[in-house]
Amino acid sequence: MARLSSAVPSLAADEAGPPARARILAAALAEFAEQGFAGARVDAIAERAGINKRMLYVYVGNKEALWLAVLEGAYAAMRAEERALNTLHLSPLQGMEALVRFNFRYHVQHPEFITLLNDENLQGGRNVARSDAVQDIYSPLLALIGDLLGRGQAAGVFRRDVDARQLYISIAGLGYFYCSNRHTLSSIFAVALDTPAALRAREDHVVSMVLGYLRP
Amino acid sequence: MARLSSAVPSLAADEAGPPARARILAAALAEFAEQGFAGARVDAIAERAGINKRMLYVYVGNKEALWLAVLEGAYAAMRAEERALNTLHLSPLQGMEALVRFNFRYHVQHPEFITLLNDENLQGGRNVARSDAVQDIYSPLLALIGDLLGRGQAAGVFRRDVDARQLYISIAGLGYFYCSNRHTLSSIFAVALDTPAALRAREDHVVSMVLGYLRP
Amino acid sequence: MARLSSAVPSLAADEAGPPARARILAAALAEFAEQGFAGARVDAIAERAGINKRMLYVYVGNKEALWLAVLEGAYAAMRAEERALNTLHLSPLQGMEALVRFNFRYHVQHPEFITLLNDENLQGGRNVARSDAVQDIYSPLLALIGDLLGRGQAAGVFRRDVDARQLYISIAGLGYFYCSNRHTLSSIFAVALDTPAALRAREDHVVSMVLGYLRP
Amino acid sequence: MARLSSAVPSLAADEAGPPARARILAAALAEFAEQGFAGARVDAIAERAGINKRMLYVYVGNKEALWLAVLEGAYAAMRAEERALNTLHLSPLQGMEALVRFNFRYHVQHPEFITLLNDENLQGGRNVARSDAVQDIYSPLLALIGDLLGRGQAAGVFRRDVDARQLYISIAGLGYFYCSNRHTLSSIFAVALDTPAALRAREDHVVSMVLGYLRP
DNA sequence: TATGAATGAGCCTTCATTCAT
DNA sequence: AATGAATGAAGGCTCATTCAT
Repeated sequence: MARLSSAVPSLAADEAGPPARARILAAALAEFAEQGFAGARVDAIAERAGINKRMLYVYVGNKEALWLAVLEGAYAAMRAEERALNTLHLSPLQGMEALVRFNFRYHVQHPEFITLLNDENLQGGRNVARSDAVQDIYSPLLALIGDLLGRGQAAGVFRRDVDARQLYISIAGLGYFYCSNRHTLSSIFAVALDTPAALRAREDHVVSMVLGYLRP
Repeated sequence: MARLSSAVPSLAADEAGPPARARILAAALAEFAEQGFAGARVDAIAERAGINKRMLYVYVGNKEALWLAVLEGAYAAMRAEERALNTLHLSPLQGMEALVRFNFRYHVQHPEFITLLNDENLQGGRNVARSDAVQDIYSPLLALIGDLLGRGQAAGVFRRDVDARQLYISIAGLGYFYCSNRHTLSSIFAVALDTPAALRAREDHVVSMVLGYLRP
Repeated sequence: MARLSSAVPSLAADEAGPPARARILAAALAEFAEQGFAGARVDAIAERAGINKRMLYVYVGNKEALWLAVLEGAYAAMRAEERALNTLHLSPLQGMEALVRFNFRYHVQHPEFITLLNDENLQGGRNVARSDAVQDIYSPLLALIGDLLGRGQAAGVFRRDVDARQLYISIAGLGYFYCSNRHTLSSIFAVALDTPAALRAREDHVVSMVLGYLRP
Repeated sequence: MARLSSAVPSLAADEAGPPARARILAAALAEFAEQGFAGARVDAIAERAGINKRMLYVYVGNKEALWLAVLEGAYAAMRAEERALNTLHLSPLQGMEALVRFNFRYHVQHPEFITLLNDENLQGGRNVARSDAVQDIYSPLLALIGDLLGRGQAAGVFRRDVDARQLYISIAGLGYFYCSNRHTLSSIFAVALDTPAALRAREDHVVSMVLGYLRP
């Protein structure tokens, strides 16, 4: 992601903590996740980052560039974690379960990722569309799914008429919706959705949903 | 949805089109759906509605009240359509398929509903939590699901360990995510997701996912 | 004060309470006294009066005309009460004391009069200057003071070098300031100024101040 | 008046005139004095101060904070002048006369102070009540009056039954009312009240009123 | 005589951004 | 590499007033 031009202040941690640009991005991520793009305040980001507002423009450019950088960072972080997931040594069933659980937990642990995606889609996905960094990074999970599907079908434990990409979207959607809409769902059903018990129940349901569907 | 207090101008459609309050709500729905709450402009809403900005405050109150009214309206509209769906005369399998297809299509045809929910959840669901109108309206679909599950299980065509609410969330999520994130997904996969063919493929996938899972 | 042209709705009390114009003026008096001219709201006046806002413009004209009418009414009311005060049959000393006490109590009982005058002076007194009704109504008190001074000096109980108008302004000022600035004085001195005891003490002080000064 | 927090732009007078905050307060004082709180316009204050309107909110906060700051400044300025008045070396009679003349002239020369107080009282004195700066600053004049009264009574030149606070209020009121209501009084009496001659006459009257009253 | 509906200008406040050092 | 000061444009909301009936 070498995005830093030489005209930009070096990354040498000068006084304390991470370098300025990283602090800015972290602050922006937090602010954007809480308020959305339109609701986020540049002043708030600068304050969160503990820097002068002016530096924000030096390091990143403007609010929109900030959004793009944060979005790319969020995607990159997710892809990085996905890449760390290795199911190649697991049986198709065990591998698929691991993958589903991983995906669900990622959503639970990264609500800011969900918020960002929602807001980006609200904007018509125009930033993602313009981003070189995001566009050509294929989700590693998709490859894993393909591998697991192939092995499972060969072993006769998975049904045959399964589209990998559709399955990927389904796995993601089963967790995403639960997390994204947890506040409204919680209000309407008058149930807490973010207790450990509730999260475990949902995770198990998603697993049995996917595996149940995949039965031959 | 009789929301009109007597302190508000009458609804007598005098000259053209729907009465003022309805026009305002329609305009607000469009603006909010496109821009989100923070991004929406009251001026833009007034202009869309073809009324003086001042009237907006007479008829509804303020931006937040406008949001709440729009949100309640969106929920009410969905519930109304849901109520029109009748699967009681269908077999469990056919009924469940109909229900899934209905839900998927609703998401496709009402992207504004998705946007509203996303933004409401961004705000922590505080408006829904405060709304009398929304809070106690249970989704009719949930009742239908319960009925279908019961009949299907009795007939031996559905598995037994199924939680109706989890299933409802899953059915919704399978369509919601696809629609909500269509722009980013489309960018990343470099595929159009809103062509008739793609939509049909997705709908079929969701159906077979749900029914596949429900097999005993 | 017959200011009503024939083009204006008759004063016939139609349904209940005083006729509309009187209700409007009473409401305006209350609102202006509480908020001042700039702070007063025409809507609030209409609501207080229990009439449609439009009528306010029919009966009086506009906010400024309303102010003038209220101001004239306040002056007229004061003058009417002043006229009722008769000290001609009292001794100079008793008469002067009665006059001073009357004036003090009027201020206490009519805080709205004070507020109106303050605001009118804030505006440079331009309404009073334009008002036929106010301008030529001389304060009856001034005449009484002249009479009392003359009799008292003749009787040798009052000093001789007294200007009636200056004395009038002093008598008024001694009560006015206490009432007008009661909130700030009360804060600064940390004492309640509007208790019956405090008011009595002040009234007595003013009396002894005036009579003490008038001693030969 | 060291009211500047470190979060506020420095006072280094860079180009011309007093620093920004002082200019803002001066402009606000002028505007508030002319229009009252409700009638004052933030835009007008900014323009008078020769600054961008936005800075006003950076330096002071908002309209209400501006009012409070101006009010505190006005009190502080008056107290400062009062403190400079020294009557300890004067005889009771001379000292009392000096004090009365000083107070009268202060009102004449600071009509904005009167306007501020009137408007603050219109608001129920809520800002003064909240202000730490104003609340505990006792008027130095009151102490002087106490001293003069004591010495004068000991010397037998002042009457004995005098309440210092009542006398203070009276002295203030005798000048305040004349100044505060000069426009309406001038209209009603058809006399100019702000000519040097008229002011001198009034001042003399107030002096003889107070000293006349204080005779044993 | 009375009313509900409408309006344009203006108010206080805040925004993202840039200047000057 | 960094900062305090500044700015024009706009944002939500409210005002006094008038229209149409």
